[in-house]
Amino acid sequence: MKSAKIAIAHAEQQCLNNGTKLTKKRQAVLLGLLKSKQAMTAYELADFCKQELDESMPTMSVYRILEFLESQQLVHKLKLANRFVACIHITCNHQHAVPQFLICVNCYRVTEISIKESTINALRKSVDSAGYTIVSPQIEMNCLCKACVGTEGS
Amino acid sequence: MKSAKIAIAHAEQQCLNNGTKLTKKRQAVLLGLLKSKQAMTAYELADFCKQELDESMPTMSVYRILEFLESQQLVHKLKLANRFVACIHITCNHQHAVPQFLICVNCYRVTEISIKESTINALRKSVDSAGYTIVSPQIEMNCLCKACVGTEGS
DNA sequence: AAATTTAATGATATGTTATATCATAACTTA
DNA sequence: TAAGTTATGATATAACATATCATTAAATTT
Repeated sequence: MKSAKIAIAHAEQQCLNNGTKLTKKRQAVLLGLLKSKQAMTAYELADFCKQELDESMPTMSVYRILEFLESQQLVHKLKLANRFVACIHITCNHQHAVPQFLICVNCYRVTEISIKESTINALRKSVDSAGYTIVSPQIEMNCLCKACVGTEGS
Repeated sequence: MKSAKIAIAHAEQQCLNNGTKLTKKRQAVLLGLLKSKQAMTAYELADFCKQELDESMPTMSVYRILEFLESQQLVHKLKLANRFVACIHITCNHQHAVPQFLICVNCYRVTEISIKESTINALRKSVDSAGYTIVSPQIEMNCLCKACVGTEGS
């Protein structure tokens, strides 16, 4: 996985720019997400670090580290699935748009796309007129991916 | 709460139409949701039934009953909040549009609105072009309600 | 370099949400 | 009323998440 290494390097630099550090443990958790094709739970990430990387990794640390990685915009939490994914824009430098996450309810494969300005504006407008204020604009939708759309019983 | 009684009567009829029954226990859970201004957890609903209605109500039953009520389109599960709300369209007879839920992250007040056709079509289109298929089209957004927007620390 | 401070991680306990499973009760239909 | 079906009870446990205090490591100051 060369691309994971590149992503980690970018992430490291991004942390330095923010005055924070991407420690070895934090790298390990991020690597788990980068290597996975699916969104992962904190417990799965702890297992990954313990088994594949032979590191001690209490679940509590994973949660802490995920929180840190989110604060650095390196990771997204998917509340619909109680799972986490690496941000696809890790290696970009531009500002992130409002993300829309398509989550396969069967296999937890996730695709992150950017919502069109006009769509997010329409959503914002309806939220405003209902008297609410959006926090963390991020849309998550339960879907089926191509591979799972026929196979729903698995 | 007269309106709750009316809603229950509608729900009862709707079940009959579907060949199912709104039992006393199921009514109790639905009533809990109808009387609450906020989305509720299954455990809170169990407490409501036990305390306010003086019924035995194991949590397991609440989960089963909520599943039933969802199948009858009387209740929505909010995955973003792990909570449940009564459908605002209980007393309507028309077909429901795609709902958008505005969930106050502070107090769990929920407003259910209908998404504009054009907006949901735009979302569908972006999902399609990413190779996914929407299941249960329902948009949930974390927001702050009017009352909580200043008070975020509570 | 030693002392002090701050940041990061470890360890343990517990809280919260949800499911699995088997037993029992109630209602339906023959 | 017996058999079958539907609904509920009871218990255990799984899955996800947070609180708290202790310890270690790194950075900063002297």
